[in-house]
Amino acid sequence: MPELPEVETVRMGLAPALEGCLFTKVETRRGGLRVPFSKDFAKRLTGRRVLHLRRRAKYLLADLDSGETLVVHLGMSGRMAVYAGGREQKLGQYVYGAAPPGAGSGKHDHVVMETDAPARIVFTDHRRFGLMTLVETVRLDGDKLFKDLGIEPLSGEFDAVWLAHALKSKKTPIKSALLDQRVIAGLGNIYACEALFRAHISPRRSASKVRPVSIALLVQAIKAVLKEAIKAGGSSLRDYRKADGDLGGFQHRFAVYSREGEPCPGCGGTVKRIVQAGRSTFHCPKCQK
DNA sequence: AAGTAGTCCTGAGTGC
DNA sequence: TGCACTCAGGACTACT
Repeated sequence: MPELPEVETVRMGLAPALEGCLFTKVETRRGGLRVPFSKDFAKRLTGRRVLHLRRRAKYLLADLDSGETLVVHLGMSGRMAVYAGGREQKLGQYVYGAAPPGAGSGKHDHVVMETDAPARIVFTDHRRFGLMTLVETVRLDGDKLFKDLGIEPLSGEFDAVWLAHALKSKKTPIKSALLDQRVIAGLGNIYACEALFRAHISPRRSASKVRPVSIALLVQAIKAVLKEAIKAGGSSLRDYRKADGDLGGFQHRFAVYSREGEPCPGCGGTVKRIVQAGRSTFHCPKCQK
């Protein structure tokens, strides 16, 4: 799925098309994403204006003038495409093309939203691990989707002291701890692997046994890799696209992720793949101790 | 309590 | 060309 950098890239792409705009028409095409649409979902969105588009962890949050927030999670394969009504139109830094015939009527197009910009926004998710729901804005933090989420890794509060404290009692491998959204919210498989490589930490090392000096390196590595990925427009593997349909570019800069058998950019050794908690981990056993 | 399999779903890639 | 099999960026649930 889109991890934090991909969601942030989509947010930046969508913001100019959504903020201040009013939903004139909303259609849901298939009932079942991860959470079924409530039956009045489309009705509660229609006629509402988007005040602000923000991100929490891997969730996109569109605050509406009705006091509700549209919550979007892209799952593993979710995509938000923007088509600006009928003609090419510059919205902020993004140029969106006209909607091609049939845009929004694809097999896996689940939600089609028209705005008064005018623009058409299509939520596509062939694996249906994504989610779209409405939550009362004031109750968002206490909602079950959000109440256990951990720290934002790009926030100022996320530092070595914080992380050392969070990992102190965790015996799970550091790689698994980094994927735990209750610890750090927004980190996923790609950037957990890349950050551990940059910090020279073995993914197998018990989280509580990572030394303070390494924890400081890890915090720096997480922040750096996320920032670089956002700057590159995220990573495109199979499904991910930016809101304007372009590919992200960070996948060309992976040091270890998806590079099993290839040379390690640090020592020239071989990148290995192991499985931890059912997920692939890529690492260099020589560089990462 | 904490950690780890299994599960949801579909498509892409690989090997025979 | 086609079939069988494996794997995928996430996260919830039910086990141990």
